[in-house]
Amino acid sequence: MLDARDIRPHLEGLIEGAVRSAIQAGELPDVAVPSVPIERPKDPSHGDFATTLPLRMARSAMKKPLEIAEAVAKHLPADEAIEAPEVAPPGFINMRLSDVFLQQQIVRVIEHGPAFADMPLGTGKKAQVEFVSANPTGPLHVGNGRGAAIGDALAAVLEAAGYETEREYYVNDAGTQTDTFSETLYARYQQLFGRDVDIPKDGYPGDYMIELAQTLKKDHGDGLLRPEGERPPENLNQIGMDAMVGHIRESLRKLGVEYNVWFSERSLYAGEKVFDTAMAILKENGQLTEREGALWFTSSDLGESKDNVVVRSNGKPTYYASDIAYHYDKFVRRGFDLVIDVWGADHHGHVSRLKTATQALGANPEALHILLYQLVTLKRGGETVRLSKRGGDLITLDELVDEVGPDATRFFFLMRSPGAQMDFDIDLAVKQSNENPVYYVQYAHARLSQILARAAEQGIDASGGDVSLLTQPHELGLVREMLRLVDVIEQSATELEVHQLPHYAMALATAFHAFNDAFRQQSDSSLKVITDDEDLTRARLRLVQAAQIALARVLGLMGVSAPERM
RNA sequence: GCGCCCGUAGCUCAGUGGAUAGAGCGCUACCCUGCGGAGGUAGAGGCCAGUGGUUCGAAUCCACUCGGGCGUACCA
Repeated sequence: MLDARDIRPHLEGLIEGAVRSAIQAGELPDVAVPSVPIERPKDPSHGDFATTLPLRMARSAMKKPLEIAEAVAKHLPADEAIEAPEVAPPGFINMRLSDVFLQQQIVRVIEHGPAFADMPLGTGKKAQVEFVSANPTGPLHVGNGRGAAIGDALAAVLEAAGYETEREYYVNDAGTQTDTFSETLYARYQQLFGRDVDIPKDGYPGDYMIELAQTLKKDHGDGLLRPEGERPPENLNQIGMDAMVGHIRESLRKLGVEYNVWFSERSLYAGEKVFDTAMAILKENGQLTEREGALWFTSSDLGESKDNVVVRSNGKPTYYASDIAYHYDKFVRRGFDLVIDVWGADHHGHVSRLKTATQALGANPEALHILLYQLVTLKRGGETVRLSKRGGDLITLDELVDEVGPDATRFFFLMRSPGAQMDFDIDLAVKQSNENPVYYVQYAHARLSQILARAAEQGIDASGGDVSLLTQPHELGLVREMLRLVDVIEQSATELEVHQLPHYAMALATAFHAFNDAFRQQSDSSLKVITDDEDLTRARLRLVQAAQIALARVLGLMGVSAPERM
């Protein structure tokens, strides 16, 4: 029996074959057959799949779409996976999965386990998702949480699509802001010893810097103090930065996000000096020029609106230059086939020139995907709060996760497409936490688990259950929804759009609730999953097993927990 | 000024050029007291910001207008 993930190519083949048969039979003119579009009709009465091929062929075939549809449908061979096709005006061919096929898929899902809907799209390819990468000059804010949820889910989806995937955090520990950070930290540290010093004008005013200074005092006493007016000790920067990175790492861990690599910007300038290598390539290609005391990348030659400075007149490289070297490292040194940078929309001015630089380095710019998510607006008490790292009124990711919980935080962030600005109403999220969609989905998983637990208590072994006994609409409807995960993974991975996951999870949970409630609606208790009818019980238990696998899988892809009880 | 993102139900948002535009929350009326009620069914609620194109067909593509956000550094 056909596997669910092969159904689309299977249908394409059937239809293409039918078109050719119709042509051979002289019922259609001999024209080129376009690739077969397979759609999922919105209205279930139109079946599980549909093709609009007749509509697209109408012009070249010089025939009415409906006539083409009828000719094609007539030549579709009988197939065990689908029922006889139906033709609908103005020229659709609708196809419905057969009960036998759906029943068999239950067995398939159980056999394959969580990987049942995985797709071999990226087999043998290496992908990297770099996300959050906030400057380690302060705690993560709410917007970073959106990037974390998106990046982590995207990495999971790519893994499901067969890519060997790494999650990476780029630590900006080398720029100007780093110096400002340590100057601020040293000022706060000195203040703890009674010195009358101010933090720098462009410094970081947040209380967390005072706390960080206190930690330093606790760990090092006055060991980091220098005579008044002198520069701070060399290692202060590293100590402070390490502490901040540790803090960020902990915040992300609290959200359930773990990275494979924490990549230091500084490392680009040490050891093998990747930075020098990357710049040498640009220089060889004649794309560097000196002007006004600075070194410029002549990106306007490559279609950019202007040239960009890579090394300032003070000799320090720009952030842009680091990023060029960083992407050289990603593509050339580490050989990723697919590189995804997840950035906040405030970085979008940087997108085009980074792609240009990537191309100039000899890497394939098509392999670089920069996923921008629009900024998060925070609402508290009906008031809109702008997110700003330097502003006093920032709300940290930690605070949000503490209030809302990691599961709801992730689910909520994932529901919105990255391109949409979103309001995060904290009051609402807290107040209605019991009504948050995430609980609806998790509750479905808990119910599934409890049914299986109950069956286990009663010693029922479902392994031999006869799935052909499952013929009711709610039973097969649940199977249909389970199988749709194949589409969701494929599309999420190819379009890099993970916001489909929570929407799908809700639809799957709804299908299960409908299935479960269909039985309790009836006073006849023999219609539950576990009944006196041993055969039917075992068959339904298999369906429950499969549904649990599917639901746990989509929750797992989102990084949301799948509780067995709540 | 120029560039990018976005305008869809009261609110928050989905919607690969296809059939009667959907979900959650909120609202109304029912069902169910369960293998777990954090459940089910039904209903009200829409000039898909506007105008003009392309197409057999547009919420979707193109142009312009209006409204919101962001960017346009020898910051990151």
